[in-house]
Amino acid sequence: MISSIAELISDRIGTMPAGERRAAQTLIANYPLTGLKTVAEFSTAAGVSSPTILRFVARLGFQNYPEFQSTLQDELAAQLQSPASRTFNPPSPNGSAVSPMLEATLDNMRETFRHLSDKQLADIAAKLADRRGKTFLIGGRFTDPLARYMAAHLAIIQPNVFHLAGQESVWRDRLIDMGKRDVLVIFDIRRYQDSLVRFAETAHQRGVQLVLFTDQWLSPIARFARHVIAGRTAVPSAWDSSAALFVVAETLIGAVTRQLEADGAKRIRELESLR
Amino acid sequence: MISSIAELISDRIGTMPAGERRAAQTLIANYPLTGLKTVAEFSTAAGVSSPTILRFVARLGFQNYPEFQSTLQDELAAQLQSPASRTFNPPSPNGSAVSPMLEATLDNMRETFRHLSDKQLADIAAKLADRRGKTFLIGGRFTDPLARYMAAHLAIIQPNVFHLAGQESVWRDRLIDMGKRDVLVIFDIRRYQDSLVRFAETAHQRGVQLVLFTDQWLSPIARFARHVIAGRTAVPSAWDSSAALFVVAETLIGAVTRQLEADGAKRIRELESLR
DNA sequence: GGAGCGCTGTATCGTATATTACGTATTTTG
DNA sequence: CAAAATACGTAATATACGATACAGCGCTCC
Repeated sequence: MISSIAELISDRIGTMPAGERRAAQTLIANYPLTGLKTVAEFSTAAGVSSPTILRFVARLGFQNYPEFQSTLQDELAAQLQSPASRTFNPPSPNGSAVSPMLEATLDNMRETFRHLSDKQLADIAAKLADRRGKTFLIGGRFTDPLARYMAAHLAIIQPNVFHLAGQESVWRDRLIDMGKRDVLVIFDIRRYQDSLVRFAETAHQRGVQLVLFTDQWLSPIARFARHVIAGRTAVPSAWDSSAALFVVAETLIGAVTRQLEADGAKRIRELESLR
Repeated sequence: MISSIAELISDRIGTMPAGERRAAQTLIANYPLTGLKTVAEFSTAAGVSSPTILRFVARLGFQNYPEFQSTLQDELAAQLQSPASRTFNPPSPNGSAVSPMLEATLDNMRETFRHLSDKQLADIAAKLADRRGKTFLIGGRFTDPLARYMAAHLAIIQPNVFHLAGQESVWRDRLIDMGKRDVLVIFDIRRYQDSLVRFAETAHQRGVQLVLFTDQWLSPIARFARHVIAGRTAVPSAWDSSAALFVVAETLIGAVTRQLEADGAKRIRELESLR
């Protein structure tokens, strides 16, 4: 059963020609506001002409544009009156395949954060924000993108942030640069990579502080790590999910940024003037 | 400080004549929907004449009715984009600083998937699993790790998956290899990168099918894209969050894998024997 | 490679909408 | 109680909005 225009659109979006599909996508992207504007505004927002918009609403089964708009308004009215209905996802009618995936992921995140105290995060953030040493980041086969993501942000708000990429021999050579004041952030989930474990161990012996992102079964690197973040990874898929770790990473990025702002770092002020 | 029209009204409602007061009360009663309708509808709803409505909005300080309406729409847009603010957060038990970040992220995911039908995801998955063409992936400054993450998985279950890295000139040269049967997956969130837009446009002209991961404000690439995934990115942080897009990516990876399993691809069987 | 079809944009038209002018009713004040 | 000022609605007008006809273009299918 189709109850909202949004559903109606996503139901038929596959059968639409290119122009109308653009209209559909722009409407969905910030639903339902674009639909409440005039045809002209809608059309420029979607990058198509006004007749295309009208053909689009006609395809959805409306006689004219005003009828389409008032339907949207009725929907909006119903939403605004019952806040609860919004929070609650209507259980997907067709027993979909994506819903369990999403639910599992959300559960993973809640679980992950439940076992993660503010103090832990604050400690790690403080360590990462402490600019007396360098920060290195590295990840495994599937998690290296997370290391990159974190490095991309941290490198902006502070100097001396390095992502270790390429072949093992390349980053092994970087060990020379690492010492007691430095931090090494490692991402390692099953199946744990020997090369990473060896690398972590050597770094640990040199006095480098290790921050480990791993799964709930804990990479062997946990033995050497100063801080361990254990994320839930189980989802109904052939692959493990790194989403929980990703969110922790984002949270840390935010915390470090705030920390540096609080420290009044000149770099941050300069950064803000650029934004 | 007066931030919303509702406040503005309740501030001045005392000084209004009877007719305009009725207009004000009608608007407040089911705010802000009545204000989005036409002057005529507004007037009948309030039981007054249209000029009274116009005098009412003029008294609020607006030059004309459309200006009043667009202000209301902007307000509504701000509300709808941050579901967290509406839903009345249960005060987190430990009054933590990470909680708002997590809550916002969870909201973003629910909201993102709410606008994403199974059908859409299935279509994209089918396209990605269709092995008659090649798959290219690329991302922007902060989102390229997502492209890498997806590429790392897809490249295992099927051949001809390429992540485009390095300098712009490098991937521009790869355009030669791209044609009608190929798919280009692009990640682009604010601030949208010109280089990516140009690249997408050229690829589109060559007949390449574009799958775009973007934010709710839609990258300009949406004009050329066959499929658009609009993820919510707003979090209480100095940075935008890509977590919702990350989860969509993982969901897609899972869907493609399942699809290929269903197709009985030899590669998958071999893969499973290796696991 | 050619013919047909479908999609899209430009230009135009009719109409509904916001706006303004004006007259009447109602309240207020001396 | 009278007179003036304010408020409100009716009616006319101009604007801008939605709708439509038509032509050009690309695409698909013989």
